[in-house]
Amino acid sequence: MVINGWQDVQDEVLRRLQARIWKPGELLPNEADLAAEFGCARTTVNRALQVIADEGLLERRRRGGTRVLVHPTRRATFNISLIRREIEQQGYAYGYRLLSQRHERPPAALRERMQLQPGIRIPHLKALHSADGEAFVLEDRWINVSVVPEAAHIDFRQQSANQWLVENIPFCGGNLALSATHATNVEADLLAVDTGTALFTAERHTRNSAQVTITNVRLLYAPGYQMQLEL
Amino acid sequence: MVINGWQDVQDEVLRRLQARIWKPGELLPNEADLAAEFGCARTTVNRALQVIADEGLLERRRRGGTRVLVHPTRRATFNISLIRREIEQQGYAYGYRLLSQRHERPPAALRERMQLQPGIRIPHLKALHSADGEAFVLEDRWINVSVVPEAAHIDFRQQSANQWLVENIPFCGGNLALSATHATNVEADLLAVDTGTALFTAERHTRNSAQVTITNVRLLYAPGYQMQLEL
DNA sequence: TATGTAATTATGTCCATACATATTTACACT
DNA sequence: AGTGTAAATATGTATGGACATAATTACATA
Repeated sequence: MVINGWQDVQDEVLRRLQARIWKPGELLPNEADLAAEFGCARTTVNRALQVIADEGLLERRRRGGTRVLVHPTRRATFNISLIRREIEQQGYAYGYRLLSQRHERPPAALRERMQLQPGIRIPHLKALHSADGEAFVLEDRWINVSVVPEAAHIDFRQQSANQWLVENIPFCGGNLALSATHATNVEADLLAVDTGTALFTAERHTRNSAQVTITNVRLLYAPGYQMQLEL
Repeated sequence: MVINGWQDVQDEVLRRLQARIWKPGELLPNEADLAAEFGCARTTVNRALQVIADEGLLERRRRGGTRVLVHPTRRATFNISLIRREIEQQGYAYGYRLLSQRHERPPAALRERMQLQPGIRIPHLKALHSADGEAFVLEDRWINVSVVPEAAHIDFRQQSANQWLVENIPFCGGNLALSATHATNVEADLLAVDTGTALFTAERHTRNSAQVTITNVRLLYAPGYQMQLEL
């Protein structure tokens, strides 16, 4: 067992966790002891353990030591890319059509998350993204014009809001809710499917650092779509 | 601008990215220069930049320097927990019922991913998880008995396969495919919904380190279920 | 017994330095 | 022009030492 870098330490620790040498709920030896055993510096052990803890397998607390988690809550990650890229990466021709662009009153719940005055009208867009001419995803988006004033005057016929926002709004947090919904008459028509068809649906809130919702988008994917996550 | 730890460096770099002081596609100053500017050690800058690069905002290459990514592909993370915990965390009473447990021939595609001989029979389970007595999710699982021989003789009436596997099989990689499907007659009956109802569906492959599929599970969630991801 | 304080301990992180490694650039040679 | 080799350069990472910080434990005091 020759340890060269922190990756080797990581591998060895993972091996011991797999082999149940350190069992769920148990405490690991402290970093100094492990460093002595592995013949490396404590910082090297520290790095390895921190990474493993980030992965969600260990719990580390000052003075409390490092403990093997009983329920290793695995984390799946999904890479969010532009719809355009997603389509083009699969080798299809990307198509985009703006269906409507109006200033409207947002639903109360959304208005609240955007911290807007009652009665205010904000940009509300509907658009269709297609792959090789086939409807791919229907986009229904609201944009908080008080956070992104420029958006009020942009013509989204040429450039999709999706792309414009990614390129012009600095990254920030948010959340994504996935579900299955039935296509309404209108939606079914636009996606060229039967009314009531099961549609994979993603609703995304994007917030700025002050936790104000910048944009809210609901994406209805055409049947057959699968979202792939790695874990 | 006083820099104290690597988090401060991270914050300052993020600020500059937000403020477009370093624009997409551009090269950042090298670590040594930044360290000099911030009045800290290069290792501190290194740590901050590595974290940001991990987040997917920067691209770092040896000798090539650190570049601002043009399409910052944001990453959404989903914490996978036991179904039992997911239900109990929402304050419901967890219920579990094994519907069937048989040894059957897996579909060809699955047999291949499990690297099994043709004709072999492996455990195939169906079970229903419920929340406060209401059907919550329908589980349909295959277990690769050549990787997990113990599984052949376990009685999954008491302990769900979900829980048994988590507790007995060391963590590993895999993937998760999310989609929307229509409930078949049988599924609709078990979930107490109408045939054809849109169901949020998760299909998960769990692999060991040798990339052999250990278990494959298809989860059909009752209507109304939403999967929440943070980004 | 209850409570406040100090000692202890394990992790968190900084620093300066050194060397490793990947990549590009420069340059000499053909 | 093409090719191979050496120099330069930015990141990757190990090290030992130091101090910070959180949390537990032990102990003294009321």
